[in-house]
Amino acid sequence: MALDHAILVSLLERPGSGYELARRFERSIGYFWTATHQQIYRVLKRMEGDGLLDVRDVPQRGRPDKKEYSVAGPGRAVLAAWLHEPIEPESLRHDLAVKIRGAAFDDPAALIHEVERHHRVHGDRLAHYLAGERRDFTGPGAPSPPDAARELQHVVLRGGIAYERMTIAWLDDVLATLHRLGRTAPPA
Amino acid sequence: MALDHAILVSLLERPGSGYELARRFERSIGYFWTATHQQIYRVLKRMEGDGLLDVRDVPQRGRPDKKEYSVAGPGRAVLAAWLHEPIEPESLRHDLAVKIRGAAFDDPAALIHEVERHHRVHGDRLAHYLAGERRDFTGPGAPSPPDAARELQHVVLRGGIAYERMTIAWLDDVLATLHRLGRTAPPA
DNA sequence: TCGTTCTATGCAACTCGTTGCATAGCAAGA
DNA sequence: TCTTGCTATGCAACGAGTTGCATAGAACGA
Repeated sequence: MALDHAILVSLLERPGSGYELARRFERSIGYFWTATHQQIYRVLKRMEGDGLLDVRDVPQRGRPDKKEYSVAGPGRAVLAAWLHEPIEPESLRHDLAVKIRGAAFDDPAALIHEVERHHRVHGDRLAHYLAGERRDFTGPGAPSPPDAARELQHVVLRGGIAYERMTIAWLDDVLATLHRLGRTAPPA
Repeated sequence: MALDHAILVSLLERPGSGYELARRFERSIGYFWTATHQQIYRVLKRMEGDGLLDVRDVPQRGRPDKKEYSVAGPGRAVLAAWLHEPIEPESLRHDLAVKIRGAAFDDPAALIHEVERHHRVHGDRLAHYLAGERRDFTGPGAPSPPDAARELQHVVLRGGIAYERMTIAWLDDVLATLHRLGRTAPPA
């Protein structure tokens, strides 16, 4: 149930509604954790029922009212307890790697367009991360000295940047390999 | 249902029992896809029922009999169809990144031991991958010229190696950040 | 001989995550 | 006015994945 913890962290960084959380999971938090709005609404409701979160109705002008959630004392305690527990080092779920190995039993060259598409997506993500880094951390408008929360957000973002750079370099390697196989071993 | 496809690829590379597949998912295939034996047995049964796999009972000496699965014609067709479909670029699920951002609301320095532990695990994985690469691809006993399947296995392994190297470098960055925060901003 | 470990397969229950659908207010433009 | 799109919340059903447990033959060492 790390989604619970990701929500607690996000709400500690800034209280917000389910809808706002869902959008954060498409952006900053979503760089390393994904969730759909249905999942978020369900978990928010459960956590509120368990007393981990406070809610308050916020009327809005020009748009529907929202429920703004914030972390209650017990929620903070739950997060602190989790922070002191060891967790399993992450393991990957990489569909594309399955496809690449599977391509040996089909036409390797047919994968080139798919890999190029992934290459573009990761290039876009990298550009997006770098823009965010300039805006929030290294650009002229970024506050200094930054506090612990910002420093930690920055080091996580640097991880995302390193991940995208590594992935792009690897996809170049994959493309070179597929091209080489296409030349030397045409498909049956 | 990419587990289905991962199983098809693994069985095309080499037929095997559910038990053997489960061990492969702790090793080579498991570098980029994980599955428990329960999941595997269940999926094997379903795929066999759907005619995607063939089974054959193999009596063994000194150990229990096993059921050896191999890919049937329709299974190959299902895999080929999947290979020609586009898939979503992968997204991460990185608990440790959640913890790192969460540490801002607790004691950042308390995370150091956990991060060091992950650092060691990734160092071990890297060493393991490099040993496998020497054994199967770059060492003196490795066959040359390699076929397409081996080339593709190798490029996926290089991806795993690049991932571990990137992760280790990032964890160094994280540790430096946590140490810095521990010095300049002692916990409340 | 007795407990442990490894091979080998499986059920049942549960939780997590996804997909499809539904509602509703308001804004903006055709 | 009518459609489209954005904000905002939610249900129901399904599928994927985890956890705990159970069985059983054989090897191996204490």
